[in-house]
Amino acid sequence: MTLTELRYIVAVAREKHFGRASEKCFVSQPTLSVAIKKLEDELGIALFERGANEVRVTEVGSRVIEQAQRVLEAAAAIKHIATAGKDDLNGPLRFGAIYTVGPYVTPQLIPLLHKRAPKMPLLIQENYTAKLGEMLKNGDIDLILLSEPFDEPGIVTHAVYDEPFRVVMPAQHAWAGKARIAVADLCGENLLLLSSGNCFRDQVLQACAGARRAVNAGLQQTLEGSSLETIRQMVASGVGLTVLPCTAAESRTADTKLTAMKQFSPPGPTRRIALAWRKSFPRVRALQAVREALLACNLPGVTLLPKAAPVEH
Amino acid sequence: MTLTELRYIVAVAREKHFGRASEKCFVSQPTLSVAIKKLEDELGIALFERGANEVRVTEVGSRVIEQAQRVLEAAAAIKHIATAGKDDLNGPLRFGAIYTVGPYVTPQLIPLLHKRAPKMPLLIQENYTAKLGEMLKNGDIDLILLSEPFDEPGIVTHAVYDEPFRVVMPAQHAWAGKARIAVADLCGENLLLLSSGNCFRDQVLQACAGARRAVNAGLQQTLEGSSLETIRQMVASGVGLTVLPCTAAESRTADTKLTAMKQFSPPGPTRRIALAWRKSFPRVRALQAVREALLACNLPGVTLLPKAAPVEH
DNA sequence: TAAAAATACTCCATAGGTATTTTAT
DNA sequence: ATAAAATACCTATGGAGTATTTTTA
Repeated sequence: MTLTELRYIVAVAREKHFGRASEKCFVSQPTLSVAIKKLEDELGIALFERGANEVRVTEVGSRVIEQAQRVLEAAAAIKHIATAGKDDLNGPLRFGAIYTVGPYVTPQLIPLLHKRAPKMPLLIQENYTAKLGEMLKNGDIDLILLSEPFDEPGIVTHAVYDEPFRVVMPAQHAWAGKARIAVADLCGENLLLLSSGNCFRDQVLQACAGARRAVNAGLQQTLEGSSLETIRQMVASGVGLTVLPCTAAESRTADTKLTAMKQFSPPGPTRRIALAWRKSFPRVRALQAVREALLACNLPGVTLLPKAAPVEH
Repeated sequence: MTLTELRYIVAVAREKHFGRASEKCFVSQPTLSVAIKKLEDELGIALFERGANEVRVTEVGSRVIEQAQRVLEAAAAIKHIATAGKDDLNGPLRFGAIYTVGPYVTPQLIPLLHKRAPKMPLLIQENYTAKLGEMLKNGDIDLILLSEPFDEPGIVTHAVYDEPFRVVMPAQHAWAGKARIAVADLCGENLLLLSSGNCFRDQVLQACAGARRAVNAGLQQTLEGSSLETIRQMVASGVGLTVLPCTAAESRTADTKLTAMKQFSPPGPTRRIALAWRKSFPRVRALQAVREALLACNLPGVTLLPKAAPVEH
């Protein structure tokens, strides 16, 4: 049984005439006759009664043809689905961001992307780099925004912007008068850090390599699993100082009077934020749209990388 | 797009592996790969993301495959319909009988046929020979039971039984003592007849050719469109006498005391009752079953013709 | 290196065409 | 005699095979 044969019997049932039906199907009359005979043989039943001057549909025939129409309709629906699906910017995109990026980017990203791709809702998840990477390879999400490096086989990364780190300290801190902070200065300070598992924690530690007292064991316990916002609150309450990515540091709202923010003396520590997706992911234009929307976000202090090229690993 | 291709994509979606899917489809892996690529090209979308160690279904892909399953289910239903339809004795049979036969045969026919073909309900219509013949050629009914002759092109007739005519008269009629009636005796009598259009009327007239007073014009008017039962009532009320087919004559119930029934002296007039169907009608076993059921009816006075052969015209 | 899908090619089944015959009115 | 479907026969597309290459983890 083929879809073509089903089209033929539906046509004959409609026209009640092999010749006219064959025209409607754009084939010759013998082609139609042979095909229908083949189907009748396969099904083991007569679909039509051939009279000299008229073709009649048999009892079973009418039921078969009715069902054949349903098959053809369902098959046509596939084409419609495919046509709609040709647009990369149609259908949801499952998007993940690491904890230290998501809250400071997605609020701006969503409206900008909605303008570019109104039929592509973002399904957003936040998590650790490791977990997001696993989900990406698993096919549970399509795209992640994270901090480099992220060299995984089968994954493409594409840098979007460089983000400098900032020092955030209590407003009454001794450094309040300073214009810039040197990394080495951090050595003598009580530095508040995220719990382990956050890549940003490791990046800060690496930047401050040699700063002996940077890790305060007691403090780490209390911060387990918590967020940059919690750390900022603690700084405001005078517990110590911290280093934040500038998008987080600049997004101070209520505590502007309790904390002070300082840049590092150049070249200060920096992280590179990139998009990552499976090399095989086919909705290329969807990826482009997200990247463009990200570059259009007005993120304070970052250096956009519009000319960066995607990298396969 | 072919049903085979749809089977392939459903298999790959299930197995998430081209090799295993090809085994399930009993084809080689390249065959499957090529077919799926062809479908993807035709639809203009990627259905699968091919990774080195895993196959993933794309967003559109999952919707296409869901729809493909519906198509395949609908196609499978066609096979089920066909399988059920292979049985000629399955599905309704549209059956017609002329007015002067139907009422005396179908009550017995229905239960006998139901035993032989429980899944074949009879859809019964009664009408004149001409109207039934038209409907038969039109394909509105499948089979008719009528009185010969019925020579129509493309129609097959098959005699079932011969039915002698009977004289029915008021119980107090002068002929009450007679054993048999001669056709010629009818000449002097007031003979009640069906309205024109009934073949039985013509048959009686033909049998009584020469009986001048047989046709009573006034009476005919009042009987226009009425039935043998009406005539029987009139006989019972003493208006005149009539000739009935024996199945009708024998089916007296309430009026046994008001009318008397007599046979003709042999060879009396007779009609041959036959089945008729389109030569192209394919449910041959259904026709057989009806004929067998008819022969099994215990019709009083008729001569069964079990050995008669069907005749094409 | 190993596993999996894609590619190259070959072959044959069959869908489709044209010409003709059969059938039925 | 005419109209319509069936049949015969031919062609070419493409579905399916085997062998091989490419890809990627």
